[in-house]
Amino acid sequence: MSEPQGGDRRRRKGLDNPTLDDVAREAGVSAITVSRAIHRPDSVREATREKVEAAIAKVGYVPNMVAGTLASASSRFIPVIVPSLSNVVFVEVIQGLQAVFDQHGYQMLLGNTDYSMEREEELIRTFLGWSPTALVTTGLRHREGLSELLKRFPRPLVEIMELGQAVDMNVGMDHQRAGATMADHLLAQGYRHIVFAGTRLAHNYRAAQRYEGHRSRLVSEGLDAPLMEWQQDSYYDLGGAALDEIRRQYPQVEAIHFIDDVMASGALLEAQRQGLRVPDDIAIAGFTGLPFARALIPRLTTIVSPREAIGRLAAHQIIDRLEGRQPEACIDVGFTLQRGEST
Amino acid sequence: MSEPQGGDRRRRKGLDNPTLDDVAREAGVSAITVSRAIHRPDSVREATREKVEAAIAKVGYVPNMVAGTLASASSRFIPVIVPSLSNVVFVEVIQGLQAVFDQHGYQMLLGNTDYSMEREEELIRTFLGWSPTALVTTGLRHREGLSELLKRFPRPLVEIMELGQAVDMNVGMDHQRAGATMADHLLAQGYRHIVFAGTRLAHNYRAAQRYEGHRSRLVSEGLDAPLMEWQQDSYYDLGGAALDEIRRQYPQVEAIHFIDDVMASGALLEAQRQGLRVPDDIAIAGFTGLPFARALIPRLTTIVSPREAIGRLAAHQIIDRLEGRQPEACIDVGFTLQRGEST
DNA sequence: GTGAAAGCGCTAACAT
DNA sequence: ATGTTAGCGCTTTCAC
Repeated sequence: MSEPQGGDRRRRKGLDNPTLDDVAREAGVSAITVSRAIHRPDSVREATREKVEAAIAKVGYVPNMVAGTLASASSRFIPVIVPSLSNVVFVEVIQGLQAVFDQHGYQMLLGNTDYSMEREEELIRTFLGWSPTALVTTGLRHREGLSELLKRFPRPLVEIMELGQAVDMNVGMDHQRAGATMADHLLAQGYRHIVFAGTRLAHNYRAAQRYEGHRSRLVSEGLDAPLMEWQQDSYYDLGGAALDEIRRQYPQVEAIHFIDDVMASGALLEAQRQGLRVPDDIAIAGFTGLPFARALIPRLTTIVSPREAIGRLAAHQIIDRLEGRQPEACIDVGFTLQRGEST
Repeated sequence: MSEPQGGDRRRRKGLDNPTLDDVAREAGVSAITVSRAIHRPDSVREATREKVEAAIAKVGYVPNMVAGTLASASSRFIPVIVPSLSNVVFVEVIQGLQAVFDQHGYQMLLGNTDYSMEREEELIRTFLGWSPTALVTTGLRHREGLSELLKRFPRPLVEIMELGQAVDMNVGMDHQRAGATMADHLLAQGYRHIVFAGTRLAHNYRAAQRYEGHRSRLVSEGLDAPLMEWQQDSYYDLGGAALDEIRRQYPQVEAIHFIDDVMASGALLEAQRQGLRVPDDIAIAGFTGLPFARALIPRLTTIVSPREAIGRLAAHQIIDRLEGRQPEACIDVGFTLQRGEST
């Protein structure tokens, strides 16, 4: 007989979950009706919707997002690439992004480059395979091949943290200006022997820009702008150690401009432990505006950047674009010099 | 003519990227050969692999992970559910997880419940639609329906932070014992009027367990175990405010056992600001073991939990299981009382 | 308001 | 070592 021999080919693999068809059979409608009842409840009759809902509950249906994404060629994934999670700054940015994405039903895919551009490219290439709705990445500099790829990405793309020539949209602040602002403050306080203390500046472009801003101000005053650099991640204890090393190497040092509040706080506390008066014996400045830096005694002078706002704004740029509005392409979130008593 | 009228149905939508077939055509092989050249390079001839690689580069192929996942019924996604990202503890756990997952090519999907069990269920139900390879969630208590769902999840599942009756695997510590340990320490130091200061204990079950351990010790010494609670998230400034409120309400208070190091540090710094001597006028204890708490003067007495280790261990349990090994089902990471001078 | 058919891009299973 | 075939479970398109 010409009967097709399609016996009971069992499912190939997988979790063997109920599918849309199972629900449809149970509800006595077609699969597409179930799909509509789920996604656009208004497009089906009330009675149908109720039947479908009952059937879903009965069979324990969980929609297969993978199949849906493949069919519609659009996931609700938004990859977010950051250089580090050890740095609170990025955690706060992520919080801002996540709060907004959550609200709109998008799922963040977190990627951590550890300040490596190769890793950034690798991550983004993988993420592109997930049909992402949009993309968020840190900084404006990328490997050449990646820049090309990004230019061709036909969906919202936000480069965060820095300001400048972006591929698509951009939220951030001017780090060079921030460094210059702090240098100006220290100069205005009368300090002349000022050391900049940083970590891994070759990897951390934004910190390098802050140093550059700092340096240009000191140089234009005819001063030296010595830099002390460590090849490890910023850390409290490192701040304390840095204080010692700097004072040994530059005995005349009056003020230290640290790469961030973590190192600055470590140095401030170490200074107290050694009986040094801050700022009389040594002035200390940070960057970031971490909450506890403002709780220290003396309070740390620092530059506050609106980190969670960067996340929120980036997310809103994306949502706006997706919903057909015209968000601003480049947002400067600015920064504030927060004076404590440490300078 | 009976010629099928299948003209040039253009692509329906999407990014219009090159597909496996495009690469295959370019390389003069079949699609499956390209797939193999990508995923199991050893299974094709060297010459073939090179042709394929050239073709991939030429057409700019980016694998479609969604299609691959649908076909193989297994993504490389591992959802991770945490109650908060504002709490550093969870950020560190996530770092531990991510480091290990990254190494093995798994992608974390981050979910934030904001301490809501309803939200937890919602998140997990969505994540299940992504054919996850495994699942990590926080705590042992879930909504009833969710517990059932989790029991039926046929892949590695780790419940982190607490210890107890887990669905599958479990990594964490005994919070009740931690609270009792700190209470014992304070009693041993001779304090008798001890207040526990916490936030949102109804939501934060682990903190509530610590209070319970604390309380049971004081009560068994015939002492009161007053609790002061605030309905907002723990924060530095809240620690300072708490110090004042507690001293107003319990003028005899000798020691405060805080829910975490953030509040404890805030209180410690506020005490200094007010000229109170720590620990002579007021002793202060925390929980978590944050790095800066050890940098304060006096150093904060606290309980250190190995947070990143929790993440790493959970990830390794999953990887081990996936690779056919038999990981330990329940890992107690323990904790350490870290004595500072604040008690 | 509902349904039938086609196909998203890939991989598993079974050839050869 | 490579190819053929048949889906994975859903959404799109088009028809009624």
